[in-house]
Amino acid sequence: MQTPVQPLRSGTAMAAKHASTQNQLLNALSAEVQQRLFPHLERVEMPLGKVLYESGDIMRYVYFPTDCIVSLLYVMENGSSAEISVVGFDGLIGVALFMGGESTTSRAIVQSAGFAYRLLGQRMKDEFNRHGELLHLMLRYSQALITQMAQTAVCNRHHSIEQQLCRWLLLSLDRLTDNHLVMTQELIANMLGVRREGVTEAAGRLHKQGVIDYSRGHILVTNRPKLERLSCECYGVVKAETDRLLPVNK
Amino acid sequence: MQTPVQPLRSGTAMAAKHASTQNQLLNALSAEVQQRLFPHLERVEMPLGKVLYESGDIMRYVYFPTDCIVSLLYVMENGSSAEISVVGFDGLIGVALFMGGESTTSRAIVQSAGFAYRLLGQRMKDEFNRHGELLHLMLRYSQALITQMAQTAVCNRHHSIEQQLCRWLLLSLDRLTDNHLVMTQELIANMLGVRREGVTEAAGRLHKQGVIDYSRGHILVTNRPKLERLSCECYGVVKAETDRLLPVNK
DNA sequence: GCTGCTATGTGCGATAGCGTACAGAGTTAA
DNA sequence: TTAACTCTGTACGCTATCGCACATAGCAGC
Repeated sequence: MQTPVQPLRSGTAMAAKHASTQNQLLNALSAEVQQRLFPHLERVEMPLGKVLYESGDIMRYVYFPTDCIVSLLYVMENGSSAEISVVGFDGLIGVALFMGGESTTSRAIVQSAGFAYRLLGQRMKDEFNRHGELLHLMLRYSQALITQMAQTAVCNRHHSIEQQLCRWLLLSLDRLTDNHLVMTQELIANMLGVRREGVTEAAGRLHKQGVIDYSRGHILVTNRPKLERLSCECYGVVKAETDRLLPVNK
Repeated sequence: MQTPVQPLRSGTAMAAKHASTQNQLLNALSAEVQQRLFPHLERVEMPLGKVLYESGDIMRYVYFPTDCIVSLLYVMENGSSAEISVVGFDGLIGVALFMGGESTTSRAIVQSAGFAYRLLGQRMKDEFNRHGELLHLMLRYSQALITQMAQTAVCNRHHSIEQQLCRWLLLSLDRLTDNHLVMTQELIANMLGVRREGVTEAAGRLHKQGVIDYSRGHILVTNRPKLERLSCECYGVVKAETDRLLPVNK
């Protein structure tokens, strides 16, 4: 029924903005800070499903994704879950390390495989104490993250599964170099905190409208402008605020 | 039909922990920082419904509530709204000032009248640049705020109006000196992002179960332990994490 | 006391999403 | 080729919540 999905297509305009193995936060730092920090960065593999930290875990490292996507997921007592925010090459995992809590109530789990740079939390704090530049950047990123969480709360309250699926696809797409996602409907349902069947129906409608193709764990966005029109305002709000707080200028 | 509500009853154990006209964040600062900061604090009245800042407004001041409660509210394009978090004597309004964004996508509105201390944003930044103590405290508070937002997202996704009402009442109660709220069901509905009728029905059930009394804009919690049992896990998660991040030790 | 306003109570049909069950289609392994 | 498994499609009844309409009750001002 579905059109077969071709693996890896050419990059989009947005994705082209970043060097493919780089992280935007790291890129935004001055050469001076980069020189101090980069020797301590360690490139690590991020396989699909890997849990970077569990709720309550003491964090040792912060992770700067390059081509992977990590979800912050809250898992309820009964096992149901809800995604709180998404992080890719635009951000980092582990704000609690410099916020002072050292742990959070959520789980960080790799949603799209790839690589990241990791940095010992202590190294980051050392740099904070010596110079303010890194800290200021981290704070601006934290505010972008807060905006995303707030909008997730709003979206969960007011929008349909289809709208939320559109938002979710767009947020993921922005963090990939092409318009192809490796992701089952079951996993999307876990992220959105809804039934798998609800995602199936919404995806079916999007396919009928010529917005996406998909097949067994692969989703291809074929009409992004239409996807943006079908999404609720939440995607736009998060995107605009993130761009404002963290302009990509390097 | 409802039992008449008596105004202002004696304080609860939790409320007794803080000096009645004080803010916990300000209290937690060392005498040295307090001496530098307090001369710049200005006590201001916070009438019900006052908007401290609108979405996108450049903030000039941060506000440290003493006996008032302020909601961070997101207002959608169509006018619907959803509360993102609640701030009382345990926190401050305006984290975006030191996060670097200078504005947020949400509105800050006084939900329960009282007073607050306000501080010119620049004064706070000056103190940040000179010494780290205030900054570190603000960061811990920011993490608590993030936890509350994340839990709001989860609660919006998974829990019934009645459970959310319980959570909301508990969060408000913790920020007051007694078990009496001045608040219409209409306003609560705006905060929760649901219909007023839904709140009416949930409140009616809580009354039948002997948990609250209410009448025309007044709510009295008569059985707090039961209210906590009827609430979802979200209240407990936020409370535990806030206590962990910001222990009240002064 | 009357009038008008605001807050709350209630009913009813519509709908989105849930829980469950099961069928079919594609993929992998034997 | 066959078998086992995973992913997706579909149906059905159920429930919570919505949108709307309207009734009633408490309070404020005249």
